[in-house]
Amino acid sequence: MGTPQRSRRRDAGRPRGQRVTDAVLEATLAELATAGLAGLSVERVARNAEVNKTTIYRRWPTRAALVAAALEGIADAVAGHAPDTGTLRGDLVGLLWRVAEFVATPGGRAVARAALSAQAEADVAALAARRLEQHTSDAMEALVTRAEARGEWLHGLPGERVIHTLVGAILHRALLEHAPMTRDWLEDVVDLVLLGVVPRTGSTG
Amino acid sequence: MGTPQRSRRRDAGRPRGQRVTDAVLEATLAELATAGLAGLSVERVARNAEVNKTTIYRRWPTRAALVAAALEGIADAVAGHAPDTGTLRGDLVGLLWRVAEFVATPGGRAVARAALSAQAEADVAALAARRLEQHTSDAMEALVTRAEARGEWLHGLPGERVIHTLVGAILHRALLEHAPMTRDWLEDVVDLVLLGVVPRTGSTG
Amino acid sequence: MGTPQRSRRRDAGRPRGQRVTDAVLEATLAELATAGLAGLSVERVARNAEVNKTTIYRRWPTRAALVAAALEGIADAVAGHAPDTGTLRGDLVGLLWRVAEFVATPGGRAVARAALSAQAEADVAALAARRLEQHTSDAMEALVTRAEARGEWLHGLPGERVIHTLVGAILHRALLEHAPMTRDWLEDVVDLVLLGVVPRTGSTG
Amino acid sequence: MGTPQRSRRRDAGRPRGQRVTDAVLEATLAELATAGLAGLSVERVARNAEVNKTTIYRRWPTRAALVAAALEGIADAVAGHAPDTGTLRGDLVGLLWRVAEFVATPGGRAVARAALSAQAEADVAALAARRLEQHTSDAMEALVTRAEARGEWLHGLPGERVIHTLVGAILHRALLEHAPMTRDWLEDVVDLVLLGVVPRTGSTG
DNA sequence: TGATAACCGAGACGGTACGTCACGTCTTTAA
DNA sequence: TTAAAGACGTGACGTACCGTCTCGGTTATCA
Repeated sequence: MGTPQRSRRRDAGRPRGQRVTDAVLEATLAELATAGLAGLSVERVARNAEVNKTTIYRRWPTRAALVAAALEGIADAVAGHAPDTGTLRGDLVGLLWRVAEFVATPGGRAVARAALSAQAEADVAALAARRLEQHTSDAMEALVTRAEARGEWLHGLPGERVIHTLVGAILHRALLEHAPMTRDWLEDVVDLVLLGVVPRTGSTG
Repeated sequence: MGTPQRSRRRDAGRPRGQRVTDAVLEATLAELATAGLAGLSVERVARNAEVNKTTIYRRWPTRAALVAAALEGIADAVAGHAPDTGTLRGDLVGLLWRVAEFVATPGGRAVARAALSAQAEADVAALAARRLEQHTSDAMEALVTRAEARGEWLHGLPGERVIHTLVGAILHRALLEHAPMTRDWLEDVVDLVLLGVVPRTGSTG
Repeated sequence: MGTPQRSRRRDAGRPRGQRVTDAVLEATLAELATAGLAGLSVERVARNAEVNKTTIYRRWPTRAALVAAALEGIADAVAGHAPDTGTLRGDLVGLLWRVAEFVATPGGRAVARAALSAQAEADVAALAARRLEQHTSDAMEALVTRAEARGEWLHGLPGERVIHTLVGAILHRALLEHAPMTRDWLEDVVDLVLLGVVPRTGSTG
Repeated sequence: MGTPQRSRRRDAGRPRGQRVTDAVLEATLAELATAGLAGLSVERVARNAEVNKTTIYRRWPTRAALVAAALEGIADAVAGHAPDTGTLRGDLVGLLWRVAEFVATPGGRAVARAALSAQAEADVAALAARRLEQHTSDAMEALVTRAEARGEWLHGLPGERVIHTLVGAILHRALLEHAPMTRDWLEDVVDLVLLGVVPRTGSTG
């Protein structure tokens, strides 16, 4: 009783303002879309967010942390479980369309680029990208199970390989070809991977 | 006329040393592999090449030009026409294996990243990447023609779509999964795209 | 009157703790001796005193106020009336020795420096220094009266001029020469000012 | 012959502009007079001199170096040998008047303050002050020799002690009393030290 | 025995300045 | 003309204090 508690209360002190968080993360996303991951300057973010540079450093100690936080919310946009459409094709298109749409937005492109240029493991925005990857994998698992039950899935074929190939195709289109992301294109690619290049002798003429 | 000519001779003055070119481009590649495209500092390149900063700027006015020049030679490594193996599968694996091997090298990874993170069109190393793309497309054309003749190619299927999908898969593996680039994996992916996900009822058991 | 008084009670509420005052002023003195007046950081004082920065600002609104408070006590050390030794020389040495000793301590040096570098009138520790000055002047007055009675004081010579000259000599030694402050040195200087540079023809050979 | 010289030529490269030197040192002096040694901000100096902060740091690596350079020229103002006036009194007044005038100027005050608050030996502007001290000592030596020849100098009395005492008096007046520096006052102090406090029995009645 | 009021610790926040690094341009000497 | 060397303006880096501002919890005194 005589000794004062002196315990570090977590909730002590002036609480962090929401305004700062919002303004900074928004400005960060804008910067990412404009100047890219490289070329993102904390100083400029601070200016645009009308927030002090020191304040940013207080909350997000490294540039990586800042970018990760900014992409956090964005990445959640893709989440949300893919519905069962009754066919493998429908399921795949449904799942991938979200990804495709996401990558087509400036923010999404930023995430993708950040992830792809991430130098070291677990760096920068790779975390946000990894979360996206995780979600996609989960959705894929259910999808494969259903497809196998319907006999639409080649026995032993890993779902990962399929989804990685398709996501790769999307990235190629978005970041290399700079071509528009249409539903038609996506369905064509899905068809390609589902049915293959080599003609099916028994089925189509 | 007693006065000397004073014509603008192109070859007048001290000639550009080869030593400088070599040292600079080598140092640039080293930097690319070490620090990545972002994080490449001309100042450091100059120091490592034991060449003056100003000299670099004289020859390659922008960072993009420097990087492009450094990657120039590298990209040619992938070139060289793909031989006719007699099967579509063999042709495709042969063509893609070069790409896969290339992307697996530090220099190749640098090209890939540079291309993917290229902000504006025709920037940075996108040029080098585009050349790679061009070469691949040419090779692909011949390949498709042969395959069609053998009935191995689905009528009307664009070769581009196939190659883009497969290159996308390679990039995904190299830059996102950080997984090793094995021949086995490549063949599996080629098989996937050739035969498709959905089992062939009539043919294989 | 049914309504309660609602008078502002001055003495209500939790009283200011002595612990804080002591710890802060002590830490301030330590800082002054270590880092000097410039270079004194409230933040560091707070850390060393294990007291919150805000608490310091609440009590001493400006840095000047803090320093002044810290030096308050110290300056009193010099006070205490100088005894009558029977000779002008003895009186002067007695009076100045306190000053000399004081200036030789870290705290005293801090006061002196603070006073000398005081930018504006009545700033920083100038107050503390002024108090010291005041005390010295008072002591001097009595001393001069006694000396005049004994015929030891040149008629019309202001005591101030003498004491200022001697204190100046002390400061010069302490702050510029960084030489040790010995009793012998002090007596020599007093002798100098008492007897002068020019030899006395009639008296000593 | 085959190996290039690669010697570091001192004179190579763009020479340092005079404009920068002048503007910076002038602005530094202004800052010193305004804000004092503490409170001198390189950033502000750069702004006022319309010169870049980095440029300042390139030339004067530390704040101390900058201040020292700025005071360099100023300190020379006091230099110049003191003429032989024929009397000890005249010589002393002549020598000290320069010092007094110097300390009375804003720049001189800055030097004095800087020297007095110099924390460590050989720091900041202590160098400039030391040069001043050196000059004064030299001048003093000649003065004492002459005075001794005329029988005006107490045998065995160190010139240093006299000059330090008188300079101490000047500093006291300039920095503590904030009193004006008049010729009359200076002569009175010199008289005090020359003739002493104790009346001369033989001479005055 | 509560209400009331001040004290105090904790931390957020907008500022200013720090000293360093790299940028790309410019100016000068030597080869 | 090329090359080496370096000056210079510019912009950003990440850190340290400044002084002000909310908070929440404590500790006295007074009704």
